[in-house]
Amino acid sequence: MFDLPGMDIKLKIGLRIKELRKVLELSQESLAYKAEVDRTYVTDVENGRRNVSIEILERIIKALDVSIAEFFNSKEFKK
Amino acid sequence: MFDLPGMDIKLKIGLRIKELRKVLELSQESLAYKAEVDRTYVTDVENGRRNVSIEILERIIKALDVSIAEFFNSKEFKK
DNA sequence: AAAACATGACCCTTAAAGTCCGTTGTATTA
DNA sequence: TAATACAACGGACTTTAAGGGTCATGTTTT
Repeated sequence: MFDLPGMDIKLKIGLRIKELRKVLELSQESLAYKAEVDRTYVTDVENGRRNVSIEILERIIKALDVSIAEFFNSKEFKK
Repeated sequence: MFDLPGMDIKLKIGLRIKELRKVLELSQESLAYKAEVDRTYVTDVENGRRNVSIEILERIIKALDVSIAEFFNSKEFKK
């Protein structure tokens, strides 16, 4: 959909999380539960409002059943 | 070198940064300057003592002249 | 041996990450 | 219309990331 090269990293990550979450047909709440983060936190991250730390992001990525490499192996993260 | 599957993400990132920094033959200090972070912060990140936020990590990765996808496209980040 | 340079390891603030309690909006379905 | 599920948003709170200071250590160069 949108993917300007200068797009905010937080937004790119949010969209990627949402994309992968939809594939698994998870709600934000159940993803939050799997990743052991707060329910409202997932909402914020998906909407690009949070500057996530790498440890929290790793938990979310794991909960999405992909590797970190796979997570970032997406058009918006290549240059 | 070492790469246990359960290795700490902070350490993996630190080693990857060091690896790429060596390729460019940069000192920690000049990398810090390029990424606009503190010199001692780069030291800490490389030694796995910092849980970096994605915005700071993005700056460091950019300073290493690789894309985010490339940065994570390394053995230790695949599963 | 002294200087210059690079890295590492503390310690201490403060700005921001992350949590937790709500409420609100919007569909969908009984 | 009410009930359910999900997502968005807000405010207050606690925890920690990020910045910066300083000293120590090692290596290289002069």
